[in-house]
Amino acid sequence: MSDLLDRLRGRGWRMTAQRRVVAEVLDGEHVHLTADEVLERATVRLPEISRATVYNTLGELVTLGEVIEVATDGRAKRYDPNAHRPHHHLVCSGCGAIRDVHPVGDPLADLPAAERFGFTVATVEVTYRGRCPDCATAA
Amino acid sequence: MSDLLDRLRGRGWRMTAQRRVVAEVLDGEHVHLTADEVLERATVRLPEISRATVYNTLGELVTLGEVIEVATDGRAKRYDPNAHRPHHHLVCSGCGAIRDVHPVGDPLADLPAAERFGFTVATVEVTYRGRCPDCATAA
DNA sequence: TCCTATAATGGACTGAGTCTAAGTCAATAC
DNA sequence: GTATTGACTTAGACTCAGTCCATTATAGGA
Repeated sequence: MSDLLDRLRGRGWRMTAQRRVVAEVLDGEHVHLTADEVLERATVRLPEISRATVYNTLGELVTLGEVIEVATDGRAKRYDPNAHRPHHHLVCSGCGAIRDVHPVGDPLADLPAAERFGFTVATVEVTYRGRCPDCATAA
Repeated sequence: MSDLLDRLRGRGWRMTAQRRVVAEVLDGEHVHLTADEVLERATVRLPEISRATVYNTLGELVTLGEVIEVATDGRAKRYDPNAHRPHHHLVCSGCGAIRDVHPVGDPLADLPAAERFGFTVATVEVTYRGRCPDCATAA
């Protein structure tokens, strides 16, 4: 369960109470939290933690590749701790809920060289949009 | 060139100077402008146009399906007037530039029913990320 | 234990976008 | 052509997510 903390320590991360709490919050619940939700949960364990620290720590985790940032169109970014299993996202346009999905096929291979405009293409994100069962009926 | 205006009129759009200018700005340059860039260009033709009107009008054009909103991760949304030819986007992680691309294959078909979690899936967005020639060398 | 670079704090600040209340005007009816 | 009216526009205040910065605290090595 503290695989994440071990990995971070192994990379020379200076381990502070704040960083530990943020990492634990992400590692503990495998859902997609916003920065504010992370702050909220972190505050329960460490009441004096500041918003800036949460943002800094999330940013570092993203840079280290331990966490993926998921931008959901207007709403706040969400942070996905499941960075080590490649996947894409299914987003509810009603409530913003996110599920991890694993489509077959490789969209990177589907982009012909002629369509790359000289870019060095590094990643693809596939976002499926629709309505979750709750929002579909509520519509 | 005023196909767009005709279509809008045909749908019962009340044609005001502001809406015409916004529609013309989008229709005129087939690039992906931010709301502020649209405002800037619209202001040249109609100095008293307000920010709120630009946002309202862009929102209506999106609702009508004449324009696509492209969220680019932290930066301001961009508006893509090329809504009638299905396509995806290639985004430069350096400068935010966007190109339209047309990958082969249909990612909607690549999402197995078992991975849909009861969602009614409506659309897929594929976003390729990389560095444009300028930003690749500048890095 | 001490030292110092690294991290945390909190509050001000920014940028993008939304909201609101009052004023304006396009399109229809007469 | 004029009156009417509900849709549209305006300016500016407001919100929300996120960043910045000067100051203070502390982890981890010497």
